[in-house]
Amino acid sequence: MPMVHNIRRQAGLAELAQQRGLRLTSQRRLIFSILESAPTHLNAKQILEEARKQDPGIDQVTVYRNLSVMKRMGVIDELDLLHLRGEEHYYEVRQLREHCHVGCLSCGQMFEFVTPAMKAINKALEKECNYKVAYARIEIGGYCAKCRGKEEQGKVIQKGKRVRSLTSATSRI
Amino acid sequence: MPMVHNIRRQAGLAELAQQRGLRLTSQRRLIFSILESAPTHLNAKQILEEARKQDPGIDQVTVYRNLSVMKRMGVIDELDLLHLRGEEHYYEVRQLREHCHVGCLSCGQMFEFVTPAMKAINKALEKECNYKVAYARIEIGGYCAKCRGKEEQGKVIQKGKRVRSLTSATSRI
DNA sequence: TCCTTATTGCAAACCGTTTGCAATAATATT
DNA sequence: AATATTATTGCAAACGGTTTGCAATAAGGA
Repeated sequence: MPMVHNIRRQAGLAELAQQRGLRLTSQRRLIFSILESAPTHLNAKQILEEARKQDPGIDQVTVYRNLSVMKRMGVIDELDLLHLRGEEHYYEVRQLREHCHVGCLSCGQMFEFVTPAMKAINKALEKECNYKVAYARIEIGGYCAKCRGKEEQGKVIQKGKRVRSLTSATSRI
Repeated sequence: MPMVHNIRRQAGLAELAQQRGLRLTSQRRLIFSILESAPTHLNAKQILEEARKQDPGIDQVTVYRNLSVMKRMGVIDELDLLHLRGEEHYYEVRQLREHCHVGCLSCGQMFEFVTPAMKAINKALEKECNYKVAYARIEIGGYCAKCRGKEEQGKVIQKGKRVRSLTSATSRI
């Protein structure tokens, strides 16, 4: 996972920080740069792990606090990914283009999807309810083509799912 | 909060239960009927509280386990409500009509919104990605007309938000 | 360079949720 | 209707992600 710095975005972080009296610590920069260059959405633990490669002394609480700050600054977004992977939260740098997060309930694979219909929802809401949309979170669960192919007759069971009894509170979704 | 039984839905629960070798215990019925007649989305704690009014001996673990079972049966849906209220999960009986959950980032008020654009997203996804949508969760954060009116010059701060320092990990969103 | 205070790291707490297990009770079987 | 089977319950304890208190540190303005 190469740590490529995105100049424009880093600058944005600095400006925003200054505006609000926030300080640009090495830890804050590091955490942001990890999120920026991450190929997938990461959770706090993963971010910590990655951060420790460059700053072994960094603490998880610093990660949590910075995620919280950036979230409030609107620099990053927090996702649940339909709890397909677990109960933790996942993070991504806020994208210019609104997108949905789609996950396969069978294999757990997630991907992003862009469609104009997303904006249509916001428009409708603003028009019909006089509501000013700040952000929309769309998470969709379904079955990808590959998994539907495999599903010959049996029920599709989520990969890696631990099923002891139907009452066990173990599995997700 | 009157416990009105919805015959059709209860029957549905019974059928579904039987199909899957699940048993219709008094606790399971009770929890379902609470969700059915709830005026808002409830979290596990609230459901337990409500359930104890009719069955003081019921345990929270029973609530959790049943929510998990019903979730897997597709009888109820689990929501995060954008974490506007907290990190817990909220539940609702699965609706026939797909709807979005919209919340005001200022006053925290939540409401449901129905628009054909929602189905358009699913259609696009099925067509463009050969994906079979099982369910979509749309959660939107924004500012209601009332709060936008109040926002004369200052920043809108979420009601009840505890803010000590900008770094405090206390506030939501 | 000094001062103010935002931020950090550590340890411990917190809270929603899950698990192990023996007792109980809902269904299927006889 | 009686019995056998096993899903479900309640209790107590654990779990895991996240948050808090606090003293030490360091960023950014004066």
